[in-house]
Amino acid sequence: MATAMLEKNELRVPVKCFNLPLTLDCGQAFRWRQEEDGSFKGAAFGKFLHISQETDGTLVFYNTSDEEFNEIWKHYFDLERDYETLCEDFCRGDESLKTAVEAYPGIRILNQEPWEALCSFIISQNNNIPRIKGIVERFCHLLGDPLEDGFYSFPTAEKMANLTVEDLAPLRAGFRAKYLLDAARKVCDGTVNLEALPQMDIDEARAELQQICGVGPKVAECVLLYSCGKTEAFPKDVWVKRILEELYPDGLPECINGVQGIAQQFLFHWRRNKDR
DNA sequence: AACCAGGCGCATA
DNA sequence: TATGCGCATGGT
Repeated sequence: MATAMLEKNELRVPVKCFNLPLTLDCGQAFRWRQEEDGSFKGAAFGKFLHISQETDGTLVFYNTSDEEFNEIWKHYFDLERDYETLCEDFCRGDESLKTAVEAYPGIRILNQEPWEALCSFIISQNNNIPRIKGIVERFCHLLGDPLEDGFYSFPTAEKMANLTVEDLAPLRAGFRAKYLLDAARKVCDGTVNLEALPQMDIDEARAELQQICGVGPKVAECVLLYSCGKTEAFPKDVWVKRILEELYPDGLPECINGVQGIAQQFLFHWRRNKDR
């Protein structure tokens, strides 16, 4: 981990193996917006963030205290993990993976809030990225608290638990609205314990999440991978299913054991961008 | 067990 | 400008 230096309201953090736009726009988070100058604005854990990346890779956090960086953003951007070694292992172990990693170096798995990831991936089902972003944005605007620059905090489960599908009509989330409400109610009444997920055995965590109506295997895997540190979670969307058929009909390579989810993100992005 | 609802962005006609 | 396609889940 590189050391952070504070200078003129800018916290500069040298990093390796990190591509900011790729990481924020590869279908794992839906609330980051790119500015004209290439920097990004967004919010997580109730905090607004303005961040950019310099050509040498250094991350620049604007108006961010050391404390906030250490408590929130260091883990959010998965900066404790050694992606250099990880990617070397991928490249050595499998030719297809090597192609994907070399085509899109710097993709990282974010550690989002479980509640936000749960809602985001419920919304993502049977849906495309532009529309997911629109629904999530309207959701935060309708029920979140204002932060800065027109960004809002993610709505809490408590605030939603007593709402009706009619209340959520402005989201235009369609049949997914009732799933969001079921999630909110089960989180509030303790049926589903999100805080316990990271420490749970993965199969136990899968079962915990799938108690929610509208959460099947795909949505559960996404929540576990993108917010609970379960790098072995392996969401299979249409693109990943194609990859499995085309490249790995006899099973996944050994070099990704335990970190299949991270490998999946490289393969997903590579396959999705291949035919165009 | 196969098939459709649900909404909307997108590719193709 | 119109038309059909895709999508994760639950319900029929």
